[in-house]
Amino acid sequence: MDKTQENSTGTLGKALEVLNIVASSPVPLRFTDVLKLSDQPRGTLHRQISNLIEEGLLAMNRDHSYGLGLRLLQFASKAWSSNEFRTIAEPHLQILHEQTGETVHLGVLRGIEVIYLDKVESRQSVRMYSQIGNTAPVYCTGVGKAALSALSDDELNARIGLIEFRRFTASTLPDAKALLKEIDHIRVEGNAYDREEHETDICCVAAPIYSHNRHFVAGISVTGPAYRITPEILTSWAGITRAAAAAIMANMATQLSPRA
Amino acid sequence: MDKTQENSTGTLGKALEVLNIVASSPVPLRFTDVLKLSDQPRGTLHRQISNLIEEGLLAMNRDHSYGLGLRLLQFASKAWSSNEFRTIAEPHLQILHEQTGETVHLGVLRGIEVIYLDKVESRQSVRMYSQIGNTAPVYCTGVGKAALSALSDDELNARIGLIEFRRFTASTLPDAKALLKEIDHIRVEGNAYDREEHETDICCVAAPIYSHNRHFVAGISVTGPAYRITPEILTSWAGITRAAAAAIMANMATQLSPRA
DNA sequence: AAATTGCGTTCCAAATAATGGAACTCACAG
DNA sequence: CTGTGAGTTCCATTATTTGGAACGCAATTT
Repeated sequence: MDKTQENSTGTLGKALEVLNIVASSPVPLRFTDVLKLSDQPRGTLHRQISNLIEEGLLAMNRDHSYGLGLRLLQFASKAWSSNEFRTIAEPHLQILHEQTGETVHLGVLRGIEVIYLDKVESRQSVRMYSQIGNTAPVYCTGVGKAALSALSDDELNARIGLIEFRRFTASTLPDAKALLKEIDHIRVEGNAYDREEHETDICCVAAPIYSHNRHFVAGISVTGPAYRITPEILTSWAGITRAAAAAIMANMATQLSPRA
Repeated sequence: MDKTQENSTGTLGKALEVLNIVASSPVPLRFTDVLKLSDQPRGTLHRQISNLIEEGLLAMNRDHSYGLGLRLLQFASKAWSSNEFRTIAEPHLQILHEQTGETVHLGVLRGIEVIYLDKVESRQSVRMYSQIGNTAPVYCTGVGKAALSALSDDELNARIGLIEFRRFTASTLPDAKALLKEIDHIRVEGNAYDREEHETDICCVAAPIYSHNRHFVAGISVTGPAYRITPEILTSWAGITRAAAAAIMANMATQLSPRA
């Protein structure tokens, strides 16, 4: 009776934990590898994996290592194409892209991560799945900081408390204090910036998107290479980025949720 | 003790059944709608849904209808980018696209469906998730028929027995007999064709890809609009499509699975 | 060749989590 | 204000999951 906030989703939660272990590993894991990373006994883990494989969520490679199953793609395809928020935002991303000529991202806040829901770019050089569905830390992305700025102070503090700050580049915000200070700025200005805080040579300007009660917060951003996008250019896009966010929120109010 | 091949994945299977009900519906479902489609009592279903929501696999909209959760995107992103087969095939898709100038698809067989794993096209007009992860019936797609042709007769017959033939266009194969006949052709020729059998004005030429033991079968195809791609042009791509499939299989043999 | 080690797999009594009927709440309609 | 329908909560019963131990099989070591 001490296990600090036990998992309340029972069997499902345990299954997903296994899935997560496989998903999080950069290198394919074999049975014993998963066993070491989970804290489940062998028999149990074996049955869990068998079930996941039978359901198509996990796949066993020929060398007995595991990978994520194709059924996940099937679900995700549906999740993406039927997502109301994304559908509403889509034309606005397109417009913002035409206005700037740079890559536009749409991301939503989930815990202390940003999940990228969509992107629009001209040269489709990078493959799409390489971004959509990807997650990034809140504290070093434009979309993430914009989203945080839309939260109530209570929510904000609760989430920031969970962040483990890691330095990605020289300009990554180092701690909660720096992040809170920046969020104050964002709340006043209405825009968040990422100035090479996550990846060197990548900068962006972002604006928050939120529902009336702020249970749902997201962000939109325009991203480009730092050598081409000077701080001045970035600042000059702040207005249209906010405008895109505002337009999306206006559409949400009319098109989403008859009630609530 | 009569329930015809009971689900053996226990709780997980039940959870995924709920997820599937939500995923399969063209229109958002509310609690009672799901209740009617599942055969679970209210209390049980409610808890299952709660768990799925807590895990991020399901999301509740503000009008109490359900949609698939964003965590699925996260998993799918990983599943896609780390998929060995897709990685191996990718450069060959690219080459085939450059040779033909048309859209190239990669799909794998799962049961009696094809799951599209990747595509390459020039005008990135259609959004990517609109294809990748999508499924289509085996019997009316080039990739599907190519994949079937690689199966052993036993496997083939078992799967064809499960198909419910539905007419999509005037040229959709109407029944198992027609499909088996076509597969005989494909086995001889080495190529499958889809001549507007799934969608009007869309045709393609495909070739099968399979592992040594044929436990894994897939296909690659070149697709284009019928008004531009005459049957002669399509036929002229048969060779390079087979060549691409052969190249992928050669790479699989060397790069995949040290053992087995 | 025999013994050992590591890995994946199977089994079953005990522990635990899921079940499902009934009851409760709230919002809206008659 | 009563009735209906939708969503939610509760808890004794029931069914599933658990996890320790043992098995089979290769590859490696003695």
